[in-house]
Amino acid sequence: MSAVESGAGEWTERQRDVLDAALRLIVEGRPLTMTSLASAASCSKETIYKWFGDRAGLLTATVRHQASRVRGTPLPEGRATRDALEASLHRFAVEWLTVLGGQTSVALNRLAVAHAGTDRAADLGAIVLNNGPLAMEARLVPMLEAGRLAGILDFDAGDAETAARSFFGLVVRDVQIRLLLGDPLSLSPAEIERDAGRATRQFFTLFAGGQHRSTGGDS
Amino acid sequence: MSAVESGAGEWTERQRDVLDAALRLIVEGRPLTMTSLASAASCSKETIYKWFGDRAGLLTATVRHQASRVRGTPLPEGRATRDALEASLHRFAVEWLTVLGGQTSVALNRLAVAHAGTDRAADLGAIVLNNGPLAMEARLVPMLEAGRLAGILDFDAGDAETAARSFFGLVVRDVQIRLLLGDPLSLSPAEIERDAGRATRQFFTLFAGGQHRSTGGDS
DNA sequence: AAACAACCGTACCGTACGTTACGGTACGGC
DNA sequence: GCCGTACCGTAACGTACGGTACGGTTGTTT
Repeated sequence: MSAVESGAGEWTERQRDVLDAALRLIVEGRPLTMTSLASAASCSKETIYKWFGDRAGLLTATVRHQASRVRGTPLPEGRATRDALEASLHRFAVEWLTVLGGQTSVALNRLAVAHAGTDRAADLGAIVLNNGPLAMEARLVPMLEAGRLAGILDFDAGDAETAARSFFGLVVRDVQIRLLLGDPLSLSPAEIERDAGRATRQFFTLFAGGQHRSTGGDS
Repeated sequence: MSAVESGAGEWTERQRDVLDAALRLIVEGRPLTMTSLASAASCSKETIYKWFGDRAGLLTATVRHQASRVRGTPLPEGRATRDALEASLHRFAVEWLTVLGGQTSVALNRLAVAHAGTDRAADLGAIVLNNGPLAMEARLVPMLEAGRLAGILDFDAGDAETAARSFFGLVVRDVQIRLLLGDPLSLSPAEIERDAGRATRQFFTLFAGGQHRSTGGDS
């Protein structure tokens, strides 16, 4: 409880080293115990407890630490044209699939999913959620809304979130859950490129302006 | 090692009671320890070990036990018409979202995801995978292929799996991962019905025969 | 009735791990 | 030189839990 407690502040370089070591243990599948972390980071357990309080605090700090550097590349906010929007969506999909397929994402999502079922204290699930699907939506919605206002996309006002979630589905499909369940999925850059292209094309088929009725209606 | 060992066989009614008790513990978020299970199921730990070998065996038996009764409703294999196929896909989507949103599915997927990261012995991930996304695909592909042969759907031969996974994405979107991460998503029957309808309509927009070029090509 | 099997309940063992305590070292301030 | 602070390394404590052993009860067979 020196400089930061649980919220926004940053960590010392040395503290960040320890968090990176914890991350490395998680990603490499080795058990993350206080002893193993102390050994891996060449620090003492007492120090870890002093810095992070307890194991839950350590885990949240680790997840936050990783989340703090996954901010995607800022999207170019130029004049919206069909080609520019398509390129942005494509790049977005590539970036997203690349992140999802990475060892770090898989490991952290596993950790968060596991703890979402048991613990009540450490809200790892909420952290990952906010830096995962919800962050993607938050970045996507303004793009789609701009596309709608420019007449490139066609969906009802206020349905940008729905469209964003459909795009998510077209991009991710069953890839993430299969990876989390241990499916040895490959996801080479070439495949990611191809899948991103397919998803983007499908998205424009669904939501391109002026080609068909809105898909947001009820049955 | 009386009647069954680890593979296909069934369990005694009493044994199934124990597995159900284990399932109940998992679903209700209470810790599943051998002692707690013995207490909850009113049986002795020694009996549990005799029946299921060890904890890993118990978990796999539990997951298998649940998986053995989630077989979806058999799809009507009549003459393929556009309306019949749409109705089948719609029903499929409703069923799938209902299962995914259930406490049991969330709890078991969490368990399997957690173990996919650590254990090497118990392949819970593989079991859930085979009874989850892969089972859905296996049921979906013949339907889509029949639709393609009847001229209702349009995708390249052999791309039924790709189409099925796109359908999966349109139906599930980010719902499953958000649920697994603890997002308090509601998923009322009305919402499921609406989402299934939207996904089915979107799928036909993408893959209806003779309306546009195939979307399966490369860039 | 005796023998046996299946099972329950519980005491017990070994170990892994979170957490704490403590001795030892390096360093800046006075 | 001395004190306080920060840290390392490690021993020690308490607990939870997987796994085992054993006595007691019930039901079945001979």
